[in-house]
Parts: sequence; C-alpha cells; structure tokens
Amino acid sequence: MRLEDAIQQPTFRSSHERAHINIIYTASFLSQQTTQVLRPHDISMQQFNILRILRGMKGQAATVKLLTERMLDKMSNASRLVEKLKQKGFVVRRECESDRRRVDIFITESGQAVVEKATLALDQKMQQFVENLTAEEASQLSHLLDKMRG
Amino acid sequence: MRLEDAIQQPTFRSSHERAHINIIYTASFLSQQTTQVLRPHDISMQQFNILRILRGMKGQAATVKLLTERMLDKMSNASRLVEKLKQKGFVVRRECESDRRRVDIFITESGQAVVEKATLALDQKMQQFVENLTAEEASQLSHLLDKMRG
DNA sequence: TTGTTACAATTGTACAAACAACTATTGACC
DNA sequence: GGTCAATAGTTGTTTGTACAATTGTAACAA
Repeated sequence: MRLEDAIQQPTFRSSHERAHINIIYTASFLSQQTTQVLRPHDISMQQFNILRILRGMKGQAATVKLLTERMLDKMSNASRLVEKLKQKGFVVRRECESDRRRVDIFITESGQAVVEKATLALDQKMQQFVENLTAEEASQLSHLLDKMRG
Repeated sequence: MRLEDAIQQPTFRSSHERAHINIIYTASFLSQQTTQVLRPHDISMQQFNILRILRGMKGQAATVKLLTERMLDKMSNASRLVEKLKQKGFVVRRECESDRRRVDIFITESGQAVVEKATLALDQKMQQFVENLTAEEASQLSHLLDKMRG
C-alpha cells in the first residue's frame, strides 16, 4: 500500500520527506504487528528485545549498561524492564563479584522457552512481509537506511 | 553507520531480518532527533503531527476520527492529544452542528505559528540526513518500504 | 589516605501509549 | 414511533517512556 493512501496525504514536499515519513510509518506498522504477536506470550516488544539479547549472550553475563547499548530503543528504561522480566521469572539478577556497581543478568530456562516460542510466532507473522521483497531488495533497503543515517 | 555497529549485533539470520530491524532502529533514531528539535517548541511529535494535519485542512474542519486515520501512529489517543493542544491554545474545538456526536477541530493562529517554526527547525535538522541520499535513492527507499508493507 | 571524578544502576516524576469500557448521538429497519 | 446496531468521542486503568536526580562503587591523583 502506498504511503499516500495509508495516511491520506496526497503529496510530499520532496522524495526525502516522503522517505522520512515512510520510515516512521513503516516502523509503527511493524511495531503494531509485533506487539500483537507478542501479546499472547505476555511480553512487550522491549522485553522481547532484552530476552533476545540475553539469549545471544550464550551464558555470559549481561549488565544493564550492555542491554541499554544494544537495545533498539535506547531510551527505554532497561533497569525497570529487567525488573518486569524478573517478576515473570524470565531472567535472574546477580550482583557482579568483580565490580559491585554492576548487576549480572541471565536468562532463565523459562525465559529461553518464551523467547523461542515468541520468535517462532514472529517469524511466521513476518513471513508475509518477507515475501514482498526479494533478498536482493531487502539488502538494498538496509543499505539505504544505513546510508541515510550517515 | 552500519546497523551491526549501532546495536552491536554481528550477524542477522537473513537480509529480511536485517531490513526489519533496520527499519525499527532507524525510525527510533529519527524519532529521537525529532523529539529533540521539537522540545524547545513545547510540543511532542504526535502533537506536531496533529498540527500538521490541521494545517493541511486549510480552514476545513477536522474531527477526532479524521486525525486518528491520518496519524502515523494510529494507536495514540487523538482525543487527549487534542485536549493538550487546546490547553496550549494551538487548537479550538467546536461541536459539529450537523452531527452532534462529532467535534470540529481547527488550528489557531498561534498553532499555525508554532507549526511553522517547528517545521523550519525540523527541516534544518533533517537536512543533514537528506544530504546522505540522492533524490533517486530516497525515492527508491520509499518504494521498497511501500512494497514491503504489501 | 582523602578528595575528586567517573561510572553503573536505581528511583522519582511527569507524561504518553495501549486498550477497554463507557456515553451520547445517529441512522436503519420493522 | 420504537428498537437496535453503528458511529464519534471521552474516560479509566495499566503499563511504558523520557529525563533528571540520587545512591553506591570504583579508579586515581595529590
């Protein structure tokens, strides 16, 4: 669907403005799809994001700082998100022995389970969008986004 | 800056996944830039969005329904955003005469002024990203996003 | 040592988003 | 006209976000 139809705006001042708004709109669109998929699993997008990072640590400890740096949305509060995940039993926190300012964070078994189930569900949902682009086009899209950010 | 460096994730499972995450990350990046530019003008991104839509109405009445349909982020609460803008004196609300369920919404003079100043500031900020892409590339980026959404 | 600066994490707060539930009005159908 | 579904908007509640301030710890120089 063309952006113009999606937000009922007939024209843009430039192809750059159109691209800018298109990025914001498309991200919002994808976020909504993702949120819907994750809801039955009882985690928010940002919580899922953290679980994925922890899974990627392969047993090594993560810290709040590390999570903040790697999260897509840098501004969300990793400390409180971790607390939520802990309440749900998906992560554990331990004081770091070598530096007591830090807190080591690990994913639990049930965290692993939920991130895997959610990943499957999300992959399935995203499949429909994957099919709209060839691998070549997807690469090109990424390349243009990287280039735009500078 | 490459996405891999931005979020310190060395690889992705596919070019499609990389594109997906890149869209979310880039939108978050642009949103942060935009929020910063708008802060001195005392409006949020969504409030700015609404003011722009109202400006585009060129004197015609808008309704909450119309705003909701045209907003980039469909989920935000147009009713309360309008209330905020009214408190700041940027919009006025009037009961619609032909259908008393509706509320006609108009931008005020000071709303016009703020949206114009904010637009200028934003254009200036976005100029740096505009320069990273040619007009041709910006068009192509939009095209790929449209295509991906299907 | 002690003072100073840097750092990691948490917490307070104000605000905004997500979603459901609700009220009021309209339009359609019998 | 009366009933009922559809529509437009508002409000309640929970959760999440943005940002500043605070707490506790570490590193290091005088």
